Amino acid sequence: MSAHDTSHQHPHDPAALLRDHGVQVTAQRLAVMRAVSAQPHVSADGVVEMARAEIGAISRQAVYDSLGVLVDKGLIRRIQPVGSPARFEDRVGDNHHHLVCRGCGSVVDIDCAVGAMPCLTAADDLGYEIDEAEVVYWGRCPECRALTTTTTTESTLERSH
Amino acid sequence: MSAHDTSHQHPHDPAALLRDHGVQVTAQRLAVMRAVSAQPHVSADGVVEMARAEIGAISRQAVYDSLGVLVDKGLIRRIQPVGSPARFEDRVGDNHHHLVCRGCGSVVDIDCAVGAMPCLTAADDLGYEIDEAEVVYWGRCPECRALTTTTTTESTLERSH
DNA sequence: TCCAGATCTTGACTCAGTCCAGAATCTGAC
DNA sequence: GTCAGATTCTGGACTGAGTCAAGATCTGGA
Repeated sequence: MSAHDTSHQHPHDPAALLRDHGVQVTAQRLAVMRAVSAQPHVSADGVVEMARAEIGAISRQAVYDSLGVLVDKGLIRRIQPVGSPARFEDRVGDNHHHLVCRGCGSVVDIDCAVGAMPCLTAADDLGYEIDEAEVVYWGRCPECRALTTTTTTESTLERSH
Repeated sequence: MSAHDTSHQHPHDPAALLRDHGVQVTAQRLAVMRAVSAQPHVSADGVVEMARAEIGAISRQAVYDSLGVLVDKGLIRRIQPVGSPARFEDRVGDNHHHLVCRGCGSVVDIDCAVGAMPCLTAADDLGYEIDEAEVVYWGRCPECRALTTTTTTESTLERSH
């Protein structure tokens, strides 16, 4: 699944990956895995659409169930930036972060400088046992920046008439 | 609202605060502000309950509308850890972070070492204009740690019989 | 080939929000 | 103090994104 993970005998064989993790191999689960690999940060609804396009009928419940099992086994990762439905990606194990566009909602990966969790130290852990520092960068992508700058410029021009 | 903000003539008068921000003063909005001040990281539903206990009838829509206006004006802050409904707090302006318990869902504030946004620099900004690095620490609170350690120990003892 | 247990299908349901028409309230001008 | 207009509130309907559950179907070990 992950390009970094070469410990499995058949790292590129999804069925073998499932068996190695004690998960039954079904057509639905394989279709879900292919959908997540094809489109990083895909939503559950997106997985449904892609799986249906590929294998015909598949229930939403099977997609949700498959995603759940794959996440539980660490084969895929579930993220959920604020204001977004859950999203799934097959890049696992490197604790990378995400950068989300406030305009169009696009999500891109950002390497973690540390790599291991938790990659940041809280000023005061208040007795908590911290196991993860989730970082999400927010901003605007190049396309949305260009759009905003252009419309802002036009708007400013209009006002200055 | 915020203990750090002393620029307003009546920093402790919610009605004055609203007027200073060009927001109409209504009984519903004042009740919402008091609820958020009384219980940091309160959910919208929690605000509804507290406001109803205090001023009697108030619609859910009015609570949602009031929260929205207060967030827009920067008078309160909206956060939403994964798996949680939106939560609101009146501590604004210092870019503090949050620490969430995976067990009970409790949320506590963590000071930001930097203070200003964005407080972290992405390894590669990919042409994005980044304006915030949202950090959420995840772990288990002292109570949940004690509970898990105890049950784990008991469970281990049972197995070793 | 059989069959127990796992998984899928289908539709109902829940939660946490949003939408909207009409009623009520707030505010500032007079 | 009054009142018109703008804003906000009420109450209920609706939505998106998930979860629940009974019965049907499929997987994989024997």
